[in-house]
Amino acid sequence: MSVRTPDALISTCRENGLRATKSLRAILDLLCENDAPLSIQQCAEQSTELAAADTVTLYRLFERLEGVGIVRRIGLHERAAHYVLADALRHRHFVCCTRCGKVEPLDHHCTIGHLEEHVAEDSGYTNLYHELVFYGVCPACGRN
Amino acid sequence: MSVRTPDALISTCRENGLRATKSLRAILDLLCENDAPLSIQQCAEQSTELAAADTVTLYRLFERLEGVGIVRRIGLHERAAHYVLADALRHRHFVCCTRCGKVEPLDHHCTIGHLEEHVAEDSGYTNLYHELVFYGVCPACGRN
DNA sequence: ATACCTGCAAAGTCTTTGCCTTAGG
DNA sequence: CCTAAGGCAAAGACTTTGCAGGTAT
Repeated sequence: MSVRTPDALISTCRENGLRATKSLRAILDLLCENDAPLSIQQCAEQSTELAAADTVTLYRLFERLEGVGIVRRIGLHERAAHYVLADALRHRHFVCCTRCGKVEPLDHHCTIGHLEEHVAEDSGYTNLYHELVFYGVCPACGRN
Repeated sequence: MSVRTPDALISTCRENGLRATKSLRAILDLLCENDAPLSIQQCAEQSTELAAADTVTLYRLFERLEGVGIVRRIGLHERAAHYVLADALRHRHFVCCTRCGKVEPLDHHCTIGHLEEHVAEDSGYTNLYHELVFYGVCPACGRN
């Protein structure tokens, strides 16, 4: 669907009144490189730029990005919220290890899309999107 | 699959060393009556018995029930965790309103089950189960 | 210059842990 | 009786809010 380069996303942000700060760029770069959802803490671990920023700032940035529709907050079982590019979520599903918490993207094709129409009809809900996550024990944890 | 009456579940609990306390019965009764996932707070609101119990007790009860495999904790977008009968989750999916947070069960047939085999092969994960949630704006919220 | 953004401090919500008492089997 | 479960207090993790000063446009 839409473009997913950091630059294109920055443009969208600016069109929506957000300012192109260093932290914003850093977050978008990180999200574009990562297929799997990231928590705020993981973001800080994976980017010096973001590690230097106040946690509160990261929360607020994701809040804005979610408002603009660029990222989606997803509810994995861990305590902390995780964020993914909204775009990625549309085409992709994840496996999450119930022991170590690792989250990996699956590359099978999304066959749920067409279900959304039925769900919309049956439930009367609008603006639907879905979230499909598989939970299990990853190979590494299974060996122990 | 398995039986889902409170009594049957109590038996499973006892086989696993749990004691049949009032709170345990109350939780199982509540879960059996409810198709949708419930948070700890909702449990307390919907049962005088559970409202009287300490919140910590409810956390611990759900922890045990999860350990025994009777309930599953699911990560909706709200801050608080929600719990459903593991059995219900296997056959059922939900719609969740992004505005008011309402969660409703869908009655379409689960077509994901067979995907689990593929996922298992591709990813090497074992003991797979899945969680499919649709998010959107419910009819009531849509009118405002 | 103006509006948005950041950092810092503090409060809020959800969850977990420890210890002692109570009660189920 | 023995051991799991409950209650109470306190700590911990994650998130939100308010305000003053800094920065992008």
